[in-house]
Amino acid sequence: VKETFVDVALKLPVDREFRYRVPPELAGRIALGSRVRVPFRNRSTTGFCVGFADRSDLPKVRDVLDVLDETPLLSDVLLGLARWMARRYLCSLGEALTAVLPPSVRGHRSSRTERWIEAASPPSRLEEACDRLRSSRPAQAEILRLLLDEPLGCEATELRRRVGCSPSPLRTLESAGLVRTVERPRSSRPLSGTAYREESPVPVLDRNQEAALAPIVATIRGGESRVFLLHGVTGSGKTEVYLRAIGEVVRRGRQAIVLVPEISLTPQTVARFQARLERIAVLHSHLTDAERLDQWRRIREGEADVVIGARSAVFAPTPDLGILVLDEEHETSFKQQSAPRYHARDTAVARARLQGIPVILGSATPSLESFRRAQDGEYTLLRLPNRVDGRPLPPVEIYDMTGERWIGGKPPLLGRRLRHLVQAAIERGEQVLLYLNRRGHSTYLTCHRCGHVVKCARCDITLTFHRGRQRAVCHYCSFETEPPVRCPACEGPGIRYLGAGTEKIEEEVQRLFPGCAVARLDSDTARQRGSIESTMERFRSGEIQILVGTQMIAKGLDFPNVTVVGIVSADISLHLPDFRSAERTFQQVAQVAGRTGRGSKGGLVVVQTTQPDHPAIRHSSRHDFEGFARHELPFRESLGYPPFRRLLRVLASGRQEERVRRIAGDVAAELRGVVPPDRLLGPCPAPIPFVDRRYRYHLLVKGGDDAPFERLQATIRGVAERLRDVSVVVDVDPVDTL
DNA sequence: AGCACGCCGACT
DNA sequence: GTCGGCGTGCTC
Repeated sequence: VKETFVDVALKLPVDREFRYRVPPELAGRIALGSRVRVPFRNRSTTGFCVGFADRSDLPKVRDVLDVLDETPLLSDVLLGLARWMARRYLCSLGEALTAVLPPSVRGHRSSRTERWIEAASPPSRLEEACDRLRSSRPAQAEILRLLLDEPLGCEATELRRRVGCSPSPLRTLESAGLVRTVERPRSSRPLSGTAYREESPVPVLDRNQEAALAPIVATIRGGESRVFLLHGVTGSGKTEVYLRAIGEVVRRGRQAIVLVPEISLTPQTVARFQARLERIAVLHSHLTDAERLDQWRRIREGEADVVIGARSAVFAPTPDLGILVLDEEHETSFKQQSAPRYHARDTAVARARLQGIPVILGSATPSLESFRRAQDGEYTLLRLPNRVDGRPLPPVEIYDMTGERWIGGKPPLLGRRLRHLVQAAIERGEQVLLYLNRRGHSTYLTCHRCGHVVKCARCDITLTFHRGRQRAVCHYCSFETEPPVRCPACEGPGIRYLGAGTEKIEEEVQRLFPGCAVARLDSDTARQRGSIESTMERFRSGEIQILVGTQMIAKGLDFPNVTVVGIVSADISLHLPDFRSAERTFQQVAQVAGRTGRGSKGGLVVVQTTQPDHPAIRHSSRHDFEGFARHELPFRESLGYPPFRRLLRVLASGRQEERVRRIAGDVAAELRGVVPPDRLLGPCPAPIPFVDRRYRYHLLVKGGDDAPFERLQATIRGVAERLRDVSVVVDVDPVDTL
């Protein structure tokens, strides 16, 4: 084919590509996946070359202006994956590509080298100088401290940013011969963390792990694509199975990608992989754009055997990928909540199929979507029903809070049973974990006289009182205000602080167990960098006896001295107006319960609830995922919800309610021509109808094999563009419908 | 997404 | 008469 024309995908919500002529001076320099600068309207924009042609039917074809990448950023597989995403998630190819590729470097062709600062003296001398300069030259001391922590050195600009100093202390240190500056090519930046490698012994696999690993290894050897759902209870050694499978792939000179939820992407998780594997690249969310691109290039050059990262690492440009692993596959953070709204799990499966490689989806509480596919034989189910150490799963007690005696007109936060168990545990010198999936102090403020509830000025949401900050905060739009002293409605003086979050639990625990060391871990306390690690460390060392927290304490923690775990209220997630609320509740209880019983002292879990007979709670207390699935699946089937039907959600939002309602109605009217009536729900106000001063209306389309969503794209987009002050979001396979 | 074009109401 | 808001269509 004479490559005189190229098809270019632009980052526009337009479903088609544009064809440009390649001027002679650029001939041969554009490859599939290259970024190109093209004229568009009266401006110029960047797009991706996604195809070649030898002719154009259009009379007016314009010339490509420039090529940004001599070697393309995109492989065939990733381009194919972007095409799959565009079809599946109803976005343009250009939009899909912006998710697949890293954010481009500032000022396109950045310099090839960068300045690094490294130690020029042995650590003992640095240590000594650091102490000596601490009071008189704090900036210099800071720099030395940082270099002691980073034996590989640090890029000059980044170092100044982290220390927060001018270039002058660096100059002084350099002339003192303590540090030196080296010019390094960008590409020789060390892969993160490789310096801290600590070897750890390879454990022997138990019978179940062997049985799970065998078919995975067979698939790797056979070179086929297959999806494995690894259902292993907490502590059953799923990670060891991943490590063995990855080892098998790496030995063949191929690469592996490991996806974990953002909250699990902690130094502990990474260290676990580093202890056993070399050449690991870590893609965390707080890399700068330049760092991310750097990692990207090096992964593409084959310098990493294993890539660990959150959601977007599914697009890592490994040259010869051999396996994909997705841990905690049920986690909703794998779904991106902005365009393109892709699910990393389904995207990983699509990539594995494109590349002809296996993928392992692991979880103690699989999503019903994956479980059903495994039942249907589409995925291969592998079970790890026992813990590796031979210890039983901890007994879980359901504690009915309806029988509790109220104190001062309110139910107690901790019931009698939990109070007693916590007391006994701390007397024995053991540790306690208290979980509540709600941060803040009081979840609503209400007037004692008229019953008015204080709501956000911009949302239809009650404000949560945060005691640490002394502010009333909206958890949806982050609006903050002084907590009112008098009722905003009736001027009454008595504002009551009701509903409990982690802050109130912490306070209550301190009151009930005076003298006991209590700490709290949630996204409020985690704001300061390093505080998660330090709190974890203090808990590990036994300095903290009781740890109160949200989601953050529900994962990965593995401390043998934790003998009591309390789920303060399992009711919160149970009452969310979403069809997955039971599934969410089951997952939370099961995950938190897995944090105990890991040592010889055993452990006990107490689940406080007002609905002790609810199936999600009953089954989670028996660690019985399959039992829960057997109960929940017929309910989903009868209502036509996932996993039996796929879901598409159209959410319209805008400042003027009338217009929002109209657009939602127009979309529904158009869809009624294409979709059977029983497959269309709404339009109606969304369960949270007003957020950030915008009204929200939504409608749900239930899909099936006979009604692929792809055909609806043009229909919805046509209506969506009618009123531009109303935004219309199309969410394929939404993780919630709030 | 932007931006130009063209269509109807109320004003210097 | 025209200024301008709003809906529509197009971009190689």
